Amino acid sequence: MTKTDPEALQLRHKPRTARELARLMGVSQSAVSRAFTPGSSISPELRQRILRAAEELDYQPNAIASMLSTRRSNIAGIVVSEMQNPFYPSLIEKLSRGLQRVGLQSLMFNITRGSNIEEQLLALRKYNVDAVVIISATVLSGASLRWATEGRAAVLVNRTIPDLSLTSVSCNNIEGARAIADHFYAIGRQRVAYVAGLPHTSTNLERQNAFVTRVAELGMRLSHCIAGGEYSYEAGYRSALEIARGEATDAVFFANDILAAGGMDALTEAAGLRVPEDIAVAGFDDVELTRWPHYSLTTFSQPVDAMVDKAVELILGQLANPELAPSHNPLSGELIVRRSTIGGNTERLPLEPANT
Amino acid sequence: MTKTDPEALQLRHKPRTARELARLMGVSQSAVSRAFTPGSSISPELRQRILRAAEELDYQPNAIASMLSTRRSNIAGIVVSEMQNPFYPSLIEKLSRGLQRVGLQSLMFNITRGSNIEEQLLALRKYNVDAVVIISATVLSGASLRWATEGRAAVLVNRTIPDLSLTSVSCNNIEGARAIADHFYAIGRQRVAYVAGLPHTSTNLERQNAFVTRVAELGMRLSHCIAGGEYSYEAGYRSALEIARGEATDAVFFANDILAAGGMDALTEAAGLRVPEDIAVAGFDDVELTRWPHYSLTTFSQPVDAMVDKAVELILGQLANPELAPSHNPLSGELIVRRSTIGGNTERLPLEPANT
DNA sequence: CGCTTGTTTGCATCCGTATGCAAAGATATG
DNA sequence: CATATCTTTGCATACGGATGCAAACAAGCG
Repeated sequence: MTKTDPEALQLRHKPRTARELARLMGVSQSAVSRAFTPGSSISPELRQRILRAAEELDYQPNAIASMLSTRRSNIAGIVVSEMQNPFYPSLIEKLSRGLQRVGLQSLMFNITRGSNIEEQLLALRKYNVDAVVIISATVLSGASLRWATEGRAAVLVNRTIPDLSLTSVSCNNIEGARAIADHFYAIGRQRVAYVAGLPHTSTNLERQNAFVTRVAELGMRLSHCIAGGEYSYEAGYRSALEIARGEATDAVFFANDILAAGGMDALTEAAGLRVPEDIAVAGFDDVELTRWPHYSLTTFSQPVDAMVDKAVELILGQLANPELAPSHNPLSGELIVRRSTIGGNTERLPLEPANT
Repeated sequence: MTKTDPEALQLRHKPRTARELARLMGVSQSAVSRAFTPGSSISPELRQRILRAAEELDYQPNAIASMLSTRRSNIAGIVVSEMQNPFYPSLIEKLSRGLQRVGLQSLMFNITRGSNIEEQLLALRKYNVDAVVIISATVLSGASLRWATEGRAAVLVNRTIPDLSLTSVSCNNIEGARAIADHFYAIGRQRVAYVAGLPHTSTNLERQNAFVTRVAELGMRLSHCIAGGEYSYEAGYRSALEIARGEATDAVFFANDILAAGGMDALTEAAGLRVPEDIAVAGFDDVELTRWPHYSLTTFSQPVDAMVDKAVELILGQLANPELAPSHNPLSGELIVRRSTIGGNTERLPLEPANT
């Protein structure tokens, strides 16, 4: 037994590989590897000795080499676009933390109009990510999605693919849109409008269909159904002006909060209407600005934490069993009623605490 | 010469390694490797033949293996926090695109109160990132920064370390704060206030010092200098209320736009003041909401594109020459004057186009 | 034509870790 | 105490691509 004196170790240069550390300690490289591999066959004593020496000498296993050996990268690719919508940064942050908790580092892939999508998806495969989380509502066709995710765990978050070929997690948009319609009805509105976001996205389609359907069921009149075209303040602003100029309307459901913010400003400041007295406004997502006193926006809160947990769970499931059948997983959200639909004391201007 | 019939290739199973592809084509594995390595010694004909076959057969070099071989990961770690400030998502997006343009994939490391910072920094080293970009204004001490970036290219963006031990790129906060002070002076304000963001951050300190100094130089009175405590809407809101209750003030410089937004809402809606007639408001960053008609906020625009370009350039420089001395690189921004300081036609409510 | 110089190509080996297998050691059983 | 069983350790090799070196080949020159 070559029990090496710790003092002596200090003197030599830092070991950069398991082999070097092993030589210094008089053990085999396998032992070092096993010390760092939970559940591998090694005695607790030796493991402790190695780990302590490793810490002492500032040695860390080379993740790249270990990826090559195990053919597991422990990396999850997060495919993102529309970072300008504040809903996403917080989702991504939570997601990346959730993935980290189960040992997956997040590699971000920004898909934008400017970037070369093909190349991005190629990178996804080149880097051998074990899992892919797709948050981008847009841009990617089902076919390229399937290609990009072929042979690895994959989850769509906040979007779905109708044919159920890929697992998805989302807020229950249908429930949400119905809740908004019900709320409009409950506060006595009769002529309601919908302002759409990005066309052809599942979020938008689900919200629109559910809302329109529910509005009809409740016997309210759908005065406008406007294609905002994108989820932006400007689109909301423009759409609201259109509504203000057109058929009388006493409540508007914007497909998300950013649209609603733009819409509200247009209605109050450009069109001179009072919210909610003349016209009620609701959004979707419950991003931070909905809590700002100026907006105090009624909205449907996406269960972000639950969505993240579910997404991580689904990924772990797929990693454990690659044959797992895809599933859609809509999660319940919550209607948050604020002054933009029910009015209230504007004097006190309660400043709601953040809930991050 | 074993010129293989393309048709025949089709029949076999897809090659997953260079060796397999090589065998299929009757060339050596080295040849395949060289075909994918720009500047390596291989005839144009053979390279073409191999690349075409690779495309045909959907073969791609394994990035992990190549990292191990070359000890270059072609990955840049981006250390981030405060994603809730909309300034950062857009910066990150541009940065990640800029890095991609030079062949670096971005690996995101979220540093937040909740997450285990040590572990994150460890991961930075484990994954052998070639370069580190640190955007997080907070949390990290100079010592841990140096440890995390030891032996690799590193750039701080939007923060600096006084001792010049790490290269940094930032907006020229001093120029910006002076410009705001000059502007307040130019529009005839005399009693001005400063609302700070995160204490101890270089952004905040530079802006505060420069502003306070310039205010004195111009003979204006600094009526308040409030510690907002963080860069948030709430902090701005609270600070503004304090100002409204305290010594008379006719202009406020908030350390960033989010603070300013909260402050403006507090001043107009809670304190009943008119902006800019009673009190002018300015922010810093030029995030999207400054263009919203409701805010139309005078601000100092950070040269994000230039900062990204510079950061990428500095990283390339360090990669080419690891001995490169660290440098600070403040870049000039631009004062953007809007209604929050000069007033103007509120009727037309011009909706400025986005400039992304 | 013989020799030099330059270009292509393949061979062999290395990058740093993981792991199947067998040897060695420890513990239990009869 | 000998043998069977289980645990711990080391050896050897694989993961997939990069690259120094030498062989093979082509071109240039006197």
